Amino acid sequence: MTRESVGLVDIARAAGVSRSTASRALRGEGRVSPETVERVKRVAQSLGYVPDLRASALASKSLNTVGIMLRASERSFYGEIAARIQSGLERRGMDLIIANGGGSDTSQMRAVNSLLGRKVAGLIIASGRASIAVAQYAASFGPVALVGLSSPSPTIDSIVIDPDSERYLARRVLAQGHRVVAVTTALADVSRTLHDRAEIFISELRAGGADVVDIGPAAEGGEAVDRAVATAVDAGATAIMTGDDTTMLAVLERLADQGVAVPRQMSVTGFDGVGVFASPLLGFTTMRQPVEQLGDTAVRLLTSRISGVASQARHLCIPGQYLPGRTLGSAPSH
Amino acid sequence: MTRESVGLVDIARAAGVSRSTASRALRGEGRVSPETVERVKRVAQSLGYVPDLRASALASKSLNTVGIMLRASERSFYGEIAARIQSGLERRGMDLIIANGGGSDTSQMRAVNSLLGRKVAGLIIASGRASIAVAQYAASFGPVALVGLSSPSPTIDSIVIDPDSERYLARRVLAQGHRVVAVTTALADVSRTLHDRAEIFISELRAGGADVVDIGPAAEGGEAVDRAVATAVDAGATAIMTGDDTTMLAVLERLADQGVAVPRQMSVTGFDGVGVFASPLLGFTTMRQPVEQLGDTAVRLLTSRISGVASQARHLCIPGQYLPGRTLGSAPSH
DNA sequence: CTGAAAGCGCTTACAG
DNA sequence: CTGAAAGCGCTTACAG
Repeated sequence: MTRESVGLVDIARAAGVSRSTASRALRGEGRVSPETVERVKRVAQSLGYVPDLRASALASKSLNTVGIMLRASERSFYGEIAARIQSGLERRGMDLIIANGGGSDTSQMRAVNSLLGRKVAGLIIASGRASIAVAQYAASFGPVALVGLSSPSPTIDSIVIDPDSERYLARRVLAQGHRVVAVTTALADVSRTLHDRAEIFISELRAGGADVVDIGPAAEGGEAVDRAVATAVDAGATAIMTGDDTTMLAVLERLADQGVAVPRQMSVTGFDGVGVFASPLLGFTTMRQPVEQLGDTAVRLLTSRISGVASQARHLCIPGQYLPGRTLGSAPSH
Repeated sequence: MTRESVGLVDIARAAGVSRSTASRALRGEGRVSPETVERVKRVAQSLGYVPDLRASALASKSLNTVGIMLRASERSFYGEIAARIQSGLERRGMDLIIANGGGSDTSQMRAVNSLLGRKVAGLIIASGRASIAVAQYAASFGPVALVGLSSPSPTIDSIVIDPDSERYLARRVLAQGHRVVAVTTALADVSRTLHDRAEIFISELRAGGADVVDIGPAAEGGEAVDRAVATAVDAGATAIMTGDDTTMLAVLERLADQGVAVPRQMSVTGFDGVGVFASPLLGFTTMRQPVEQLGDTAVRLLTSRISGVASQARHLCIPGQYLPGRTLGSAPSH
């Protein structure tokens, strides 16, 4: 920051040693006499020395900070993942740099480049909206792990919730007797995660004999939600499956505005089950993503690859947890 | 990352110019012939050159990245603030480094030092738990701005929600006829923000003629919540005022477990009103913090100070927005 | 308009 | 155990 920063030279001079010795003493590295170490550390302490991490990383070619590109830190799903990853890295003595990628390809490229420019040892991408192009670009520079997004490539590690979770949720809807089910969808270019999720819902629902109504990309919010809900109602759907909890809430609000009773007249399901959305009091029917394990696994995948224990790309998945809630009920009998 | 990184030398050689010229061409700085600029940029592009930001910052002594220490990125209040600050800085061409500080003093010091080590131009602290010591330590290195935490010092800028918001909320409770009100509190050492908030609630409630019951630090969750709720019930309170929405939700869940009807038997209020908690469908009675303005103002305060337009410290506050909800009702008439 | 040289704040062989 | 020197990848006066 602005104040005349005290550098290694200053503490070396004050301790009466060379910069080399000061450096070694501070890092407890190489053989330095105990007295010298003690003295140097004391001086550094009293002078309020804060080593320049950029310079030391540059000089040591160290590889101990990783970057994460987040879809949006204000979403609890991503915020939670970031927090988990941060503590996992901390335990391994590594640093984390976070960048919000936003929704568009260009803003994500900017974020990735900012991370790459800091010469991170590896990159974690946590964004359902990340495009294949962005992931592969990043991967051309080094280790990359995708979380919450299945890997588009045989060279990029990924960790996602088990697709059986989506199937299970769809079957719960079927089990309640719903035969006309609306599903929010998404273009693969916009959100591959939401797109794939909807596909699974749809095929499972159809396999169970239900009619499926594609009600479009409600995740954009605003009018998209209004349209989606209107389409579902018009089509005579008795249940709406959304791709994430935020969208579910928007749909529920819209239904309430229209005086549609949930779940008596319309059932609604969400996805993610993180933070508030997991509250049994609120009673949302959703699928809880295993955020803790997703974060931990992402760290494990990435660090193992950074330390050169490379191998073929691993594409892991972890089961979610069904939260029954009260927004899914039996289909109205007419 | 691991692959042999292409550096400025490489692109200089490939373009047939010196590193100086390559550097200037890439940054569009200094007078370089248009043809050279064009050629250098093309080469850089085709070689996938990503400049080392650490090296360039080191060499240019540039001051364009700021750090933010967050309480916890998984909380939507902080996640939202971080996102807002990031976009505000982006607009000014500045970078942001985020570090989660956690709840303890030592972990916050570690986070602050990691930020300081990256030689940020300034620091934003967004944590109700930040201690005066941490803030002042940071301030001894350069510009610091506090968000959501009133400044403990005449030299540190801060931006918080207007304390009138707390008073207003307390008056809404009084207006519903509550005469025995429970308030969750916090030790000033643990969370100055929650402590101060409780103080305001209490003095306003007392001024309005209510009996106040201190039910302790429910923000710690778990058993603390159980104890707090039990204390409130035992004392015959008809309303519980909590310091943040997460705590409010925990209290509501506990009340539901015990079969206490809200708001018929017990009213409950929250604070923050961010994300899901602001949903009218869920109907929480809370005070919405002006997160957007808090974030924008923090950026403004910090950048103005970084650019040397120093002055006396500014302690600003912005009004919140009352969200009526349905968890506050009139006091039971007995 | 362009290049050689010094320097940003560190670390790390290499000699003593 | 300790120091002088080279170097990490850039930028920026200073000369041409």
